[in-house]
Amino acid sequence: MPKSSENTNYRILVVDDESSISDLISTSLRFVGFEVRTAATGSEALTVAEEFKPHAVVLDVMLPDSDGFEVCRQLRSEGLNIGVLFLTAKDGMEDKVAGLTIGGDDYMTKPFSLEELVARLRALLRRIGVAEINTDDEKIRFADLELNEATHEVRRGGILLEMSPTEFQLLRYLLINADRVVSKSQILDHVWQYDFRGDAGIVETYISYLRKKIDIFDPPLIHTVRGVGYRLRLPAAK
Amino acid sequence: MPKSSENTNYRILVVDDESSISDLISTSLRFVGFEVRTAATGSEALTVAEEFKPHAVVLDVMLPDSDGFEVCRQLRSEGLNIGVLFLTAKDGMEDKVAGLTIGGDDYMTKPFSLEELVARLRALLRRIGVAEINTDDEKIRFADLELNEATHEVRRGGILLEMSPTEFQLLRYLLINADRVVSKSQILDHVWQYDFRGDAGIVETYISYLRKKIDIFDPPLIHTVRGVGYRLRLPAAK
DNA sequence: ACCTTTTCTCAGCCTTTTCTCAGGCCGTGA
DNA sequence: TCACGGCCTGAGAAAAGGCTGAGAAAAGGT
Repeated sequence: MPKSSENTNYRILVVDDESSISDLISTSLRFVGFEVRTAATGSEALTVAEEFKPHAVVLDVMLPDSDGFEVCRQLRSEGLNIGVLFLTAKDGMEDKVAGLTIGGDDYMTKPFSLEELVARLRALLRRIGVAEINTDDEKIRFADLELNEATHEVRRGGILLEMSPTEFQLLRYLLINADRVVSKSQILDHVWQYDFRGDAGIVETYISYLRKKIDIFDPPLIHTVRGVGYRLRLPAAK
Repeated sequence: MPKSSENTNYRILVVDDESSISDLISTSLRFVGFEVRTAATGSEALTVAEEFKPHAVVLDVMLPDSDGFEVCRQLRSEGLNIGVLFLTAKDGMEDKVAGLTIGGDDYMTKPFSLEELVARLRALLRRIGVAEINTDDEKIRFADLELNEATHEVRRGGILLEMSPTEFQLLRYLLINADRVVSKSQILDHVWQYDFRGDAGIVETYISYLRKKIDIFDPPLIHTVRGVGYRLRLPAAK
């Protein structure tokens, strides 16, 4: 996954007490070009936030010393225009969290896919107006392919194509990495939930699904790079 | 939820001693484009108001040092043309409040839905004449659907449709976000009262109710985006 | 206090989606 | 040209998501 320069200069604070999770997240975010700091507790989060001045916070609801809501409140009360992306286990707390996703905020239940995390974080930054620079109207394009995040529509040559949620995410991942080879395990890591224990063969299945939808048109855009992965490209660019 | 620039330049003072509530409110209001300050007590409210010069005040009736009415009186005695939206617990005080909401003022009982809060605040600003600029004729339209905020009427193709309060609010939320996908939890956060702890399945039920009222006409406007949410759209957009 | 409307829960049913698997195809290197 | 490993894809089972009717509970009106 490329460091897209568009994310540069956005500072994200990741707050989670499980280091495996916060490492996973921060590595991903750094890789797509964000500047990242982490904190393991609520009080640490507040301290770090004060000097780091993040644009957004990825915040686990369950923290050793306090809960995410409280941390969020305190961050806000410091007058910072901060977006918050809550993380919560799928344990019924979801409903409670839901009530706090007003404004530009959002939440995701664990486990999630990294691709979705990044997508939501970008959407969040866009919504809270930090990412004014990023005026791409929530559409990603490649050749005559167009993916619209706001309407969740995918078109090729203007023709609307139906996509299941996973197909949509896979396509988005390919589009973001257009012209670049992405391996099956990269895809698995980003599009599927991080605790997916199944076979990487599922990627082949979904690539096949995608081809049946977008590559029945000419020219084909999804190309297999044998032994390496897949690549979205125009034949001319060969 | 779009940040509508139309609210820009309106200053709102939120007065409530429960920080969770005032955070909730101020986050929402900021997000829809208001400039917001908060105060936790009556005296703080007066101090802040003096220099902040808000166009309207969202005012909890129950305050630690005095009551909302007193604060309101003092604000008015300073000659400010301020609209007041009282907040009150559902405890019988409602009647008393009702009697005191003279002029353009209004009141709501806690808990309320954020969508309604914003709607009432806009109506209030309109009434007290601060928001002259905002001459959007209090109607939201999409295709042959028309929702009138002032009269609380909904029409499709000119035909009047009966709506329960929740149905009305849900439809308004969908209309405001016409053509964009809104998730069930977003809907829940904005249309339902902020303390709603029930299942998101209720949204499905109400979507079903709405469909039976507005989508018995052709073409259907409410579309399900499986795994994501709902979207108001014309089939022509296909 | 009674009746009506509205809100909310729940369960059954149906559709779509996800995932696994296996047989066959194809490119590559020997 | 053969054999092997990687890749493709159809079939189908299992799971998830979503729709709606029925009815209980709560709110509202008279």
